[in-house]
Amino acid sequence: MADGLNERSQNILEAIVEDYIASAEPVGSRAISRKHDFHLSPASVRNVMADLEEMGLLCSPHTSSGRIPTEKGFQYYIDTLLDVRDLNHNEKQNLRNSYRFQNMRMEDIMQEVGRVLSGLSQYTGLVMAPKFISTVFRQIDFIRLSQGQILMIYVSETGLVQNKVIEADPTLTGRDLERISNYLNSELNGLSIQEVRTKLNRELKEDRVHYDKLKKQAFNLSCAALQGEIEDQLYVSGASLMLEQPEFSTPEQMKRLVHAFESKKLLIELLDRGQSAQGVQIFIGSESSQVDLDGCSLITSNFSNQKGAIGTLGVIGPIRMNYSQVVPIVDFTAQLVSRVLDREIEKN
Amino acid sequence: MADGLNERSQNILEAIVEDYIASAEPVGSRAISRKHDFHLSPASVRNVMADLEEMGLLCSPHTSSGRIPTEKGFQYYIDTLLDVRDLNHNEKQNLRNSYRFQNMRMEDIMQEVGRVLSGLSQYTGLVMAPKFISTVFRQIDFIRLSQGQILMIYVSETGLVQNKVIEADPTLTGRDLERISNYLNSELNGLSIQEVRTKLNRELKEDRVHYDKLKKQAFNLSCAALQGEIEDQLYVSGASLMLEQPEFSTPEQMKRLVHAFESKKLLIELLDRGQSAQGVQIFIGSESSQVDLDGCSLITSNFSNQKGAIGTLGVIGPIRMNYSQVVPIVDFTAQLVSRVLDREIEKN
DNA sequence: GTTAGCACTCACCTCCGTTGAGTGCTAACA
DNA sequence: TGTTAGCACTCAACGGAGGTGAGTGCTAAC
Repeated sequence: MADGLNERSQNILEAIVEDYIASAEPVGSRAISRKHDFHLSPASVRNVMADLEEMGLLCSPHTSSGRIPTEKGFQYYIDTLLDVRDLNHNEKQNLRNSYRFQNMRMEDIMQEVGRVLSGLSQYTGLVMAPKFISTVFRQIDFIRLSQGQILMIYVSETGLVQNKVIEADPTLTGRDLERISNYLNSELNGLSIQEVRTKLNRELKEDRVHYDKLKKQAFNLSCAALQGEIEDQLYVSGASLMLEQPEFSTPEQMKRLVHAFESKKLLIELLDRGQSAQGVQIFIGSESSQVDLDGCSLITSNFSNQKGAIGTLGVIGPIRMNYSQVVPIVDFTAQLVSRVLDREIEKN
Repeated sequence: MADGLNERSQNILEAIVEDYIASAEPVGSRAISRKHDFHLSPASVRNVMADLEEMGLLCSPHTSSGRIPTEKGFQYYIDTLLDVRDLNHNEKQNLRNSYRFQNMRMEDIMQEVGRVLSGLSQYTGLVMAPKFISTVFRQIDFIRLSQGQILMIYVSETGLVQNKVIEADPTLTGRDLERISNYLNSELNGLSIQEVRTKLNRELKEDRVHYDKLKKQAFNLSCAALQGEIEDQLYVSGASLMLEQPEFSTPEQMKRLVHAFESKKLLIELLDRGQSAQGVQIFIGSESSQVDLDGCSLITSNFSNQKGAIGTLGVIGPIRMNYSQVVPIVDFTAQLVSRVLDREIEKN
């Protein structure tokens, strides 16, 4: 057997992990020997358990209690034992029907996805909207707010609206701004923000730009507007469901969790880690290296439209999470959202 | 004495409420007699306490414990005993300096206000952005997303950006949309949404509109865009601070609170109640009639710019809240935010 | 290699006595 | 008549003692 675990040990480990996932209680040898038909006595199971403990896959909270899987145990379970079956046609259809995407703004779509993810999993749903930098330019607008303050409104190909206040030449008139945005809209349409930035930098270096007042103003303004980073948008749904989990039942744990969910930066950082990967990713417990998220696991998947705007969605739950149930949900939802983002363009 | 309370009773009630606010523990007669120089023995204080209990202003959790104020007791304290002193120049300046409003989008301003309110009060800050319906029209934009789906972007006088996806005649071209928004922008600029709606209804009734294709399309589109309600935006800051309060220290209380903060509808409903009032308002405990917010008090004030866009901000805390500290903060912050909203226009 | 038997451990529960803060009542006092 | 000292009483909170039961490790027999 690979990994030095024979089949019996694997079966027993799997049984323990799954019992623990279901009950959140330490699992005893007697329970394993009875509920699963390995035809082994509790004593034999105990021998195997002792081996698994030796290897760091199990531990017991105290001498006379059953075993619970360690993080390493969960990791092994996920890497080796977990079989994630695909959803069948019916399940996919049900999942599809759970979502209501008609006539929704990007924000609403994100929120709806979080709501459904959390509702189905009974854990907490996370959705990070496509990053500004990964979006494709569709339209930009400038509105004078006050002396020297201009409100920039940016719309991406997928309908993501972002705005920002920038300081600018106070002598610019509304008419100027209109001409500038018309110019930029024709120049930048269809380019990714990455490409936009490259273009801006290139053009600004060229001398002739400095002789064309309109271009010069346009590029200065769009630099201020499009160069800086725009804060990521994160939607957290069903945080209170996490508080129902027995591992977070003490006031201290609850405070810790609520704090983690409140300061979205931690979560965004965590979700960012998986942005380059494809398919479903699982982060276990201390891997997150966020003290406040100790004891949590994260199942994420990226979604993206054909033009490359990338967002991330996922579910955060206790390490003792029902992976085999949640992974397919996250996976299929990501595919669904990707298609939803694309459909809005395709139909154009 | 008014209300059937003589001065001594009032003094003792005030002392009890303030001790309880500071300690969150039942207050005993001995403590009152010692800490405050009423020159009364504990026994005399007990007599007064018994009277106050009789009147429903105090109660004791059990026979042999001190007294805590009832909701009615707090109400009396707030109505009659609480003296809210204005902030002095220094304090105002400090508060002003706590806020960073430069180059901020409306969302950022709201978030910043929540952050500071919660930071200063050590309770939870609430900010509800000006309601769509109370804003003044500045600009509208239409962007085709897909066959028959149009993204509407609305900007108010104060720079509040709201967007919405609407279904519309699929034959409309980008050129049409541009002409429509130009037309609407010149027609509606400076009108409140209320006025816009009245105007739309009036014009749609007139026959001649139906012979002008542009106008007809424009009004149809803006009806879809501006008639429906747009969801209120509520910002909740420092929810985890509430979990530090001893009255919410049990897991059940925490779950309840987190749930209340998560489903923002309850809070919005609550904040809406004070929208017509002026100055600081205080809602105590069960007045909220929200089970999930049992045990909470809310201090709110509206802010508005000169054109009438009204939002609400406030602090939610335990009933045992430090009213004399928080009320002036909420009050002055509301004034500050009102001025910030206006300045953005004045400088135009 | 497997299993029955057995002594042992330890979290959890319940019972119970102690402690101390605080009360209500009564009688004495100014 | 209002104030106060004294006193018996109440009750939450704390902590220790004993019982229970699920589960373990070890050993010896199969």
